Amino acid sequence: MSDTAALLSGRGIRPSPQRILILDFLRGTKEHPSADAVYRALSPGLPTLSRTTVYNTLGLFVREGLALSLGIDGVQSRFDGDTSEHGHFRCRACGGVYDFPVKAGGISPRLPRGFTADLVQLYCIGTCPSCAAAG
Amino acid sequence: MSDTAALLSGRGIRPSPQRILILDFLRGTKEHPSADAVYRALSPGLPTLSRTTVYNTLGLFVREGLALSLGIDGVQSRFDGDTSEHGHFRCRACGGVYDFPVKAGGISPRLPRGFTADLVQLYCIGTCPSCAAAG
DNA sequence: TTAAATGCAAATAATTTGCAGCATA
DNA sequence: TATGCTGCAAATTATTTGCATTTAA
Repeated sequence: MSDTAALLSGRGIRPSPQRILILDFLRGTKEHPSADAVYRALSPGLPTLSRTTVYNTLGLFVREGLALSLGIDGVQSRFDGDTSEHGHFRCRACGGVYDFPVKAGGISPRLPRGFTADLVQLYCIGTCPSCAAAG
Repeated sequence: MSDTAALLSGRGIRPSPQRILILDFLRGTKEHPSADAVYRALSPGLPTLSRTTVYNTLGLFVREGLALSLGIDGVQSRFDGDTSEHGHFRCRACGGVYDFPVKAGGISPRLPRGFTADLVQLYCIGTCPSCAAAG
Protein backbone atom coordinates (compact mmCIF):
# COMPACT_ATOMS: atom_id res chain seq x y z
CA MET A 1 0.00 0.00 0.00
CA SER A 2 1.32 3.42 -0.97
CA ASP A 3 2.09 6.05 1.63
CA THR A 4 -0.81 8.05 0.35
CA ALA A 5 -3.19 5.12 0.61
CA ALA A 6 -2.02 4.57 4.18
CA LEU A 7 -2.50 8.22 4.98
CA LEU A 8 -6.05 8.11 3.70
CA SER A 9 -6.87 4.85 5.44
CA GLY A 10 -5.45 6.23 8.66
CA ARG A 11 -7.99 9.00 8.47
CA GLY A 12 -10.83 6.64 7.79
CA ILE A 13 -11.04 7.62 4.15
CA ARG A 14 -11.32 4.85 1.62
CA PRO A 15 -8.22 5.08 -0.56
CA SER A 16 -9.80 4.91 -3.99
CA PRO A 17 -7.53 5.29 -7.03
CA GLN A 18 -9.02 8.73 -7.69
CA ARG A 19 -8.38 9.95 -4.15
CA ILE A 20 -4.82 8.66 -4.14
CA LEU A 21 -4.18 10.26 -7.51
CA ILE A 22 -5.57 13.62 -6.46
CA LEU A 23 -3.82 13.69 -3.10
CA ASP A 24 -0.49 12.68 -4.63
CA PHE A 25 -0.87 15.40 -7.20
CA LEU A 26 -1.74 18.05 -4.62
CA ARG A 27 1.16 17.09 -2.41
CA GLY A 28 3.58 17.08 -5.31
CA THR A 29 2.88 20.51 -6.75
CA LYS A 30 3.59 24.07 -5.67
CA GLU A 31 1.08 25.43 -8.18
CA HIS A 32 -1.91 25.77 -5.85
CA PRO A 33 -4.19 24.45 -8.59
CA SER A 34 -7.86 25.19 -8.94
CA ALA A 35 -10.33 22.30 -9.03
CA ASP A 36 -10.42 22.55 -12.78
CA ALA A 37 -6.62 22.61 -13.00
CA VAL A 38 -6.52 19.41 -10.96
CA TYR A 39 -9.01 17.86 -13.35
CA ARG A 40 -7.09 18.97 -16.43
CA ALA A 41 -3.79 17.73 -15.02
CA LEU A 42 -5.06 14.27 -14.09
CA SER A 43 -7.69 13.61 -16.71
CA PRO A 44 -5.18 12.53 -19.41
CA GLY A 45 -3.81 9.80 -17.14
CA LEU A 46 -7.24 8.68 -15.96
CA PRO A 47 -9.69 9.55 -18.72
CA THR A 48 -12.73 8.38 -16.77
CA LEU A 49 -12.04 10.90 -14.01
CA SER A 50 -14.87 13.39 -13.67
CA ARG A 51 -15.00 16.94 -12.40
CA THR A 52 -17.63 15.82 -9.92
CA THR A 53 -15.16 13.47 -8.31
CA VAL A 54 -12.48 16.15 -8.26
CA TYR A 55 -14.84 18.57 -6.50
CA ASN A 56 -16.08 15.87 -4.12
CA THR A 57 -12.57 14.79 -3.30
CA LEU A 58 -11.10 18.25 -2.80
CA GLY A 59 -14.02 19.12 -0.53
CA LEU A 60 -13.43 15.94 1.44
CA PHE A 61 -9.72 16.65 1.82
CA VAL A 62 -10.39 20.17 3.04
CA ARG A 63 -12.97 18.95 5.57
CA GLU A 64 -10.57 16.28 6.78
CA GLY A 65 -7.64 18.65 7.08
CA LEU A 66 -5.59 17.05 4.29
CA ALA A 67 -5.64 20.16 2.12
CA LEU A 68 -6.27 23.88 2.31
CA SER A 69 -8.80 25.77 0.26
CA LEU A 70 -7.49 29.21 -0.64
CA GLY A 71 -9.80 32.13 -1.30
CA ILE A 72 -6.91 34.20 -2.52
CA ASP A 73 -8.02 34.19 -6.15
CA GLY A 74 -11.32 36.08 -6.13
CA VAL A 75 -12.87 33.84 -8.81
CA GLN A 76 -12.05 30.26 -8.00
CA SER A 77 -10.80 28.29 -5.02
CA ARG A 78 -7.26 27.07 -5.19
CA PHE A 79 -5.97 24.12 -3.23
CA ASP A 80 -2.82 23.42 -1.30
CA GLY A 81 -1.72 19.99 -0.16
CA ASP A 82 0.72 21.54 2.30
CA THR A 83 -1.21 22.15 5.50
CA SER A 84 1.70 23.39 7.57
CA GLU A 85 1.70 27.02 8.69
CA HIS A 86 2.65 29.35 5.87
CA GLY A 87 1.34 32.37 4.03
CA HIS A 88 0.25 32.76 0.42
CA PHE A 89 1.18 35.41 -2.08
CA ARG A 90 -0.70 36.06 -5.31
CA CYS A 91 0.90 38.00 -8.13
CA ARG A 92 -1.53 40.38 -9.82
CA ALA A 93 0.45 40.19 -13.05
CA CYS A 94 0.83 36.46 -13.66
CA GLY A 95 -1.82 35.13 -11.29
CA GLY A 96 0.66 32.75 -9.69
CA VAL A 97 0.26 31.80 -6.05
CA TYR A 98 3.41 31.30 -4.00
CA ASP A 99 4.05 30.07 -0.50
CA PHE A 100 6.01 32.10 1.93
CA PRO A 101 7.20 31.18 5.41
CA VAL A 102 5.88 32.77 8.55
CA LYS A 103 7.80 32.43 11.77
CA ALA A 104 6.59 29.63 14.01
CA GLY A 105 3.37 30.62 15.72
CA GLY A 106 3.53 33.78 13.65
CA ILE A 107 -0.10 33.81 12.71
CA SER A 108 -1.95 33.79 16.00
CA PRO A 109 -4.17 36.84 16.19
CA ARG A 110 -5.81 37.87 19.41
CA LEU A 111 -9.46 37.37 18.64
CA PRO A 112 -12.19 39.12 20.60
CA ARG A 113 -13.65 37.18 23.51
CA GLY A 114 -15.81 34.24 22.46
CA PHE A 115 -14.39 33.76 18.98
CA THR A 116 -12.54 30.54 18.34
CA ALA A 117 -10.64 29.98 15.11
CA ASP A 118 -9.74 26.57 13.76
CA LEU A 119 -8.06 28.00 10.68
CA VAL A 120 -6.01 31.10 9.99
CA GLN A 121 -4.90 32.26 6.58
CA LEU A 122 -2.59 35.09 5.63
CA TYR A 123 -2.75 36.40 2.07
CA CYS A 124 -0.53 38.94 0.35
CA ILE A 125 -1.30 40.36 -3.07
CA GLY A 126 1.27 42.16 -5.18
CA THR A 127 4.01 41.52 -7.70
CA CYS A 128 6.30 38.51 -7.85
CA PRO A 129 10.01 38.77 -8.69
CA SER A 130 9.64 37.54 -12.29
CA CYS A 131 6.87 39.99 -13.09
CA ALA A 132 8.71 42.82 -11.34
CA ALA A 133 11.76 42.09 -13.54
CA ALA A 134 9.59 41.94 -16.65
CA GLY A 135 8.40 45.42 -15.80
CA MET B 1 -22.30 68.09 -1.84
CA SER B 2 -22.32 65.11 0.49
CA ASP B 3 -19.16 63.87 2.18
CA THR B 4 -19.34 60.78 0.06
CA ALA B 5 -19.69 62.77 -3.15
CA ALA B 6 -16.67 64.82 -2.12
CA LEU B 7 -14.70 61.69 -1.36
CA LEU B 8 -15.46 60.28 -4.79
CA SER B 9 -14.74 63.55 -6.58
CA GLY B 10 -11.48 63.85 -4.70
CA ARG B 11 -10.42 60.53 -6.19
CA GLY B 12 -11.41 61.56 -9.68
CA ILE B 13 -14.50 59.37 -9.65
CA ARG B 14 -17.70 60.92 -10.89
CA PRO B 15 -20.12 60.89 -7.96
CA SER B 16 -23.17 59.39 -9.60
CA PRO B 17 -26.21 58.69 -7.41
CA GLN B 18 -25.56 54.95 -7.71
CA ARG B 19 -21.94 55.28 -6.61
CA ILE B 20 -22.83 57.50 -3.67
CA LEU B 21 -25.57 55.12 -2.62
CA ILE B 22 -23.35 52.06 -2.81
CA LEU B 23 -20.40 53.68 -1.04
CA ASP B 24 -22.62 55.06 1.72
CA PHE B 25 -24.13 51.65 2.19
CA LEU B 26 -20.76 49.92 2.31
CA ARG B 27 -19.37 52.39 4.80
CA GLY B 28 -22.43 52.14 6.99
CA THR B 29 -22.61 48.40 7.42
CA LYS B 30 -20.56 45.81 9.29
CA GLU B 31 -22.16 43.00 7.32
CA HIS B 32 -19.47 42.59 4.67
CA PRO B 33 -22.14 42.13 2.01
CA SER B 34 -21.73 40.23 -1.23
CA ALA B 35 -22.38 42.03 -4.51
CA ASP B 36 -25.82 40.50 -4.61
CA ALA B 37 -26.52 41.51 -1.02
CA VAL B 38 -25.62 45.10 -1.92
CA TYR B 39 -28.01 44.89 -4.84
CA ARG B 40 -30.83 43.45 -2.76
CA ALA B 41 -30.34 46.02 -0.03
CA LEU B 42 -30.39 49.03 -2.33
CA SER B 43 -32.69 47.94 -5.09
CA PRO B 44 -35.92 48.73 -3.18
CA GLY B 45 -34.84 52.34 -2.72
CA LEU B 46 -33.59 52.73 -6.28
CA PRO B 47 -35.57 50.28 -8.40
CA THR B 48 -33.68 51.07 -11.58
CA LEU B 49 -30.39 49.96 -10.03
CA SER B 50 -28.92 47.01 -11.85
CA ARG B 51 -26.62 44.25 -10.78
CA THR B 52 -24.26 45.28 -13.57
CA THR B 53 -23.81 48.67 -11.96
CA VAL B 54 -23.30 47.11 -8.55
CA TYR B 55 -20.58 44.84 -9.93
CA ASN B 56 -19.01 47.69 -11.91
CA THR B 57 -19.05 49.99 -8.94
CA LEU B 58 -17.70 47.52 -6.41
CA GLY B 59 -14.90 46.64 -8.80
CA LEU B 60 -14.12 50.31 -9.25
CA PHE B 61 -14.05 50.94 -5.50
CA VAL B 62 -11.71 48.01 -4.95
CA ARG B 63 -9.36 49.18 -7.71
CA GLU B 64 -9.39 52.71 -6.29
CA GLY B 65 -8.77 51.58 -2.74
CA LEU B 66 -12.16 52.65 -1.40
CA ALA B 67 -13.21 49.14 -0.49
CA LEU B 68 -11.78 45.72 0.15
CA SER B 69 -12.77 42.55 -1.67
CA LEU B 70 -12.73 39.59 0.69
CA GLY B 71 -12.12 36.06 -0.52
CA ILE B 72 -13.04 34.67 2.87
CA ASP B 73 -16.31 33.12 1.72
CA GLY B 74 -15.23 30.47 -0.78
CA VAL B 75 -18.24 31.06 -3.05
CA GLN B 76 -18.70 34.77 -3.47
CA SER B 77 -16.68 37.91 -2.88
CA ARG B 78 -17.72 40.02 0.06
CA PHE B 79 -16.96 43.70 0.36
CA ASP B 80 -15.78 45.94 3.16
CA GLY B 81 -15.94 49.72 3.08
CA ASP B 82 -13.48 49.92 5.95
CA THR B 83 -10.02 49.88 4.42
CA SER B 84 -8.08 50.37 7.64
CA GLU B 85 -5.88 47.53 8.86
CA HIS B 86 -7.93 44.81 10.46
CA GLY B 87 -8.56 41.09 10.19
CA HIS B 88 -11.67 39.17 9.20
CA PHE B 89 -13.34 36.26 10.90
CA ARG B 90 -15.92 34.01 9.27
CA CYS B 91 -18.20 31.83 11.34
CA ARG B 92 -18.73 28.40 9.83
CA ALA B 93 -22.09 28.07 11.53
CA CYS B 94 -23.87 31.30 10.60
CA GLY B 95 -21.67 32.46 7.74
CA GLY B 96 -21.26 35.89 9.30
CA VAL B 97 -18.08 37.83 8.70
CA TYR B 98 -16.74 39.95 11.56
CA ASP B 99 -13.91 42.43 11.84
CA PHE B 100 -11.27 42.05 14.45
CA PRO B 101 -8.45 44.42 15.35
CA VAL B 102 -4.82 43.65 14.75
CA LYS B 103 -2.18 45.60 16.53
CA ALA B 104 -0.74 48.50 14.54
CA GLY B 105 1.62 47.21 11.88
CA GLY B 106 0.62 43.76 13.04
CA ILE B 107 0.24 42.31 9.57
CA SER B 108 3.58 42.87 7.93
CA PRO B 109 5.02 39.55 6.90
CA ARG B 110 8.61 39.20 5.77
CA LEU B 111 8.26 38.26 2.17
CA PRO B 112 11.02 36.52 0.24
CA ARG B 113 13.36 38.77 -1.72
CA GLY B 114 11.76 40.39 -4.76
CA PHE B 115 8.13 40.05 -3.69
CA THR B 116 6.27 43.28 -3.05
CA ALA B 117 2.79 43.27 -1.53
CA ASP B 118 0.34 46.11 -1.88
CA LEU B 119 -2.35 44.33 0.09
CA VAL B 120 -2.33 41.97 3.05
CA GLN B 121 -5.32 40.11 4.38
CA LEU B 122 -5.67 37.99 7.48
CA TYR B 123 -8.59 35.58 7.64
CA CYS B 124 -9.74 33.43 10.54
CA ILE B 125 -12.41 30.77 10.22
CA GLY B 126 -14.18 29.26 13.19
CA THR B 127 -17.13 29.81 15.49
CA CYS B 128 -18.52 33.15 16.62
CA PRO B 129 -19.76 33.77 20.17
CA SER B 130 -23.47 33.53 19.30
CA CYS B 131 -23.07 30.24 17.50
CA ALA B 132 -20.81 28.89 20.24
CA ALA B 133 -23.52 29.74 22.79
CA ALA B 134 -26.20 28.15 20.62
CA GLY B 135 -24.10 24.98 20.65
C1' DT C 1 -21.27 67.03 -28.13
C1' DT C 2 -18.58 63.71 -26.56
C1' DA C 3 -17.04 60.50 -23.23
C1' DA C 4 -18.47 58.18 -19.35
C1' DA C 5 -22.03 55.69 -16.71
C1' DT C 6 -26.02 52.84 -16.53
C1' DG C 7 -28.79 48.80 -17.15
C1' DC C 8 -30.95 45.10 -19.78
C1' DA C 9 -30.24 40.65 -21.70
C1' DA C 10 -27.34 37.07 -22.93
C1' DA C 11 -23.10 34.64 -22.12
C1' DT C 12 -19.64 32.48 -19.39
C1' DA C 13 -17.40 30.29 -15.43
C1' DA C 14 -17.37 27.87 -11.15
C1' DT C 15 -19.61 24.78 -8.49
C1' DT C 16 -23.45 21.80 -6.90
C1' DT C 17 -27.09 18.48 -7.30
C1' DG C 18 -29.85 14.37 -8.83
C1' DC C 19 -29.40 10.09 -9.86
C1' DA C 20 -27.96 5.62 -11.87
C1' DG C 21 -24.34 2.27 -12.06
C1' DC C 22 -20.11 0.30 -10.05
C1' DA C 23 -17.01 -1.27 -6.58
C1' DT C 24 -15.89 -2.90 -2.31
C1' DA C 25 -16.19 -4.04 2.49
C1' DT D 1 -25.91 -7.21 -0.14
C1' DA D 2 -25.58 -2.79 1.66
C1' DT D 3 -23.03 1.28 1.68
C1' DG D 4 -20.12 4.31 -0.18
C1' DC D 5 -17.83 6.12 -4.55
C1' DT D 6 -17.92 7.64 -9.16
C1' DG D 7 -19.34 10.16 -13.04
C1' DC D 8 -22.72 11.87 -16.43
C1' DA D 9 -25.99 15.42 -17.23
C1' DA D 10 -28.62 19.09 -15.71
C1' DA D 11 -29.18 22.85 -12.55
C1' DT D 12 -27.68 26.68 -9.91
C1' DT D 13 -24.97 30.60 -8.57
C1' DA D 14 -21.69 34.22 -9.29
C1' DT D 15 -19.85 37.17 -12.41
C1' DT D 16 -18.82 39.21 -17.01
C1' DT D 17 -19.78 40.94 -21.56
C1' DG D 18 -22.16 43.21 -25.58
C1' DC D 19 -24.64 46.80 -26.59
C1' DA D 20 -28.20 50.43 -26.67
C1' DT D 21 -29.65 54.27 -23.85
C1' DT D 22 -29.03 57.93 -20.71
C1' DT D 23 -26.44 61.34 -18.22
C1' DA D 24 -23.59 64.95 -17.33
C1' DA D 25 -19.05 67.50 -17.89
